[in-house]
Amino acid sequence: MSVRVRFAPSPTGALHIGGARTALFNWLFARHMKGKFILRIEDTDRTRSTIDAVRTILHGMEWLGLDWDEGPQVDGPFGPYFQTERLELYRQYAEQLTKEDKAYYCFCSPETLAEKRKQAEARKEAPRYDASCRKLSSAEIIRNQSAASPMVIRFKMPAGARTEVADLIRGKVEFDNDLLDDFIIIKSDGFPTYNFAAVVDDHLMEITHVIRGDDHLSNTPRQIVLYQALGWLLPCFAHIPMILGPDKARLSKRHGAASVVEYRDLGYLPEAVLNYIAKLGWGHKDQEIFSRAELIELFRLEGVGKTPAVFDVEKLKWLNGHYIRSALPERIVDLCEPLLIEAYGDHDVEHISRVVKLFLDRLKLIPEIVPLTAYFFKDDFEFEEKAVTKYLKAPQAPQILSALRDHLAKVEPFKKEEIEKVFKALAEELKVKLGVVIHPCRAAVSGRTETPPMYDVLEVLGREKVLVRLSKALGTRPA
RNA sequence: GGCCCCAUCGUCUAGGGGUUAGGACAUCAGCUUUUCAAGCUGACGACCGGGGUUCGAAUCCCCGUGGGGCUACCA
Repeated sequence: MSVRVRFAPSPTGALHIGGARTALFNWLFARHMKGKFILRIEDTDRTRSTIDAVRTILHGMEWLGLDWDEGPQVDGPFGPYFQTERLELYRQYAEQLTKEDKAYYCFCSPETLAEKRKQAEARKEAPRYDASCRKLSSAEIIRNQSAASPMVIRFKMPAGARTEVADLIRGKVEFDNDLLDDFIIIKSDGFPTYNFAAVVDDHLMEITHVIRGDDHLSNTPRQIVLYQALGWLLPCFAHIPMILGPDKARLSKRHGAASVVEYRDLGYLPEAVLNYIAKLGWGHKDQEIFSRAELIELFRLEGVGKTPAVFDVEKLKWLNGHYIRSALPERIVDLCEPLLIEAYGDHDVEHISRVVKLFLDRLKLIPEIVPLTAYFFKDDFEFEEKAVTKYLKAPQAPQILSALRDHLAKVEPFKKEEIEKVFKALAEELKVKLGVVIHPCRAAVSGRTETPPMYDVLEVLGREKVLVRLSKALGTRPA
C-alpha cells in the first residue's frame, strides 16, 4: 500500500516556521516513499479562519517548493479538501455514533460549564465535564431539541481502559481513559471539533501516516478512541518535536518573523530556509548542506530526534550566505536590483550587475547589498571617520593620490589588470608596500576602509568617477 | 492541580555500557591578502542533580529539578 500523508493547517494566520517544518517533513516523507502528499485546510473555526490566511499559507508552501498532490487548486479523488465543505460527512458519522450510543447530545450552556470548571479548579480537581447530559432521557432530549436549546454532541469516553499510542518517534505512550472527559465532537454551530474532523478526514482520505507537532501527542488518545468507536484502522503516528524561541518558549511572532514568506522579504533564499528547517529536529551524519534532492533521498523518520529545538537565526544566516555564494550570480543580481533601484534610483542594469557581483562573498542577506554599495550609485556618499583621519590625512596621501590620478588618467584600457600594474609600479617607485598606496585610494573613491578588491572597484566605478574622486580628495579640480 | 513528552558545548546535534565525548553555527586567534568578507587552520566550550544496576554509565532504571504540551463549543 502506498503512503499517504497530509499537512493540515488551520487558516488562522500565515504559514509559520513550525508549520513549514511539519509540512516539509510530511512532504519529504511522501517524496521519499513515492507516496502522496495531501494538503487539507482545517477551517472549522469560523471565527478565526480567513481566506486570506489560506492564500498566504499556499504562497508559503509554493515559495518553499512544497507541492501537494491533492488539495486546494489541485483537487483529487478524496476531496473536498476544505473541512467546511465536508460538514455533511462529519454530521453523518456523529449521527452514527449517537445512534450506537457512543455519543450523546449535551445541552449544557457554556456559562454552566465555565462555572463548573471554576469550582473544580477551586477544589483542586481536574476540570473535567461531569457528563450530566449523559443521563438525559430521550423525552428530555426531544423536549430540549424542540425548545431549540443550543446543543452539542459529546463523545462517550469508554471508562476503565488505557489507550496506547504507538508513536514512530517516541515509542509507546500510554494514557488512562478515565482522565479524559466526554469531549465535544460537534459544536453548537454544527461544525466539528478538531479531534473529530481530523479523524474522519484522515480515515476517509486514507492517510497512512500522521506526522505532526508534538503538541498533538496528548490529543492522540482522544482520536484513537474515536477510530475504535467508528471501527476504523489506525494510521501510524509520528510526533515531531516543537520549535522553540531563544527563551525556550514555543516559537511565535514575538520571536521575530512569524511567516515563512517574511523570510523572503528579509532576504533569505528558499533553499536556505528549507535546509535550515530540515535540520531542525532531523539530521544525517555530520552533513550540514542538503540539496532538495538529497533531502528527499536521505530523509527518514528514524532520523528525527525527540528534543525540541531552539530556532537559531545566526545559523540560518550562515546557510543563507552559503546559498548566496553558490547560487547563479545572475539570480542574486535579479534579487538585488529592485532594492538598489528603490534606494538609488534608476541605473544601468549592466552596472548594477557588475556591482552586485563584487559583493557576492560578503552578503548574508540580500538587502545588505544596499548600504554596502552607496558609493557606486551616488557621488555624495558618506566618508567614514577612520577613512579620513587614517588614510586621507596621512602625510604621504597627497603625493600618492596625485601620482595615481596622473597614471590612472592615462592607463589604457581601464581594466583591473592594467590598473594593477599602475599600483604595483607606483609602490615600487616609492619603495612602499602595496597597501600604502591602496588605502588612501580606497578612502578617496569610496569613503570607506573596507571594500571589495581595489582594482575591481576602480574598474567598475570607471575612469571618470575615479579621477573626479581622487581630485576631490586632493582638494583640486581634475587635471 | 492532573496527565503526557523532553533533557550532551551559548545554539543545532553525533554518540544507545569501555570514545582524548565527534561535527556545525556563534565567539576568539592564526594563515592568506590590499581593507572587509570568503576560504583554510587552530582555540575556547557540554553529558541538569541525586540515587541505584554494573568490574565500568553521557548511555540502562528510579526519584528529583527544569522546560514544553494537553487538560476549550482553538486547531
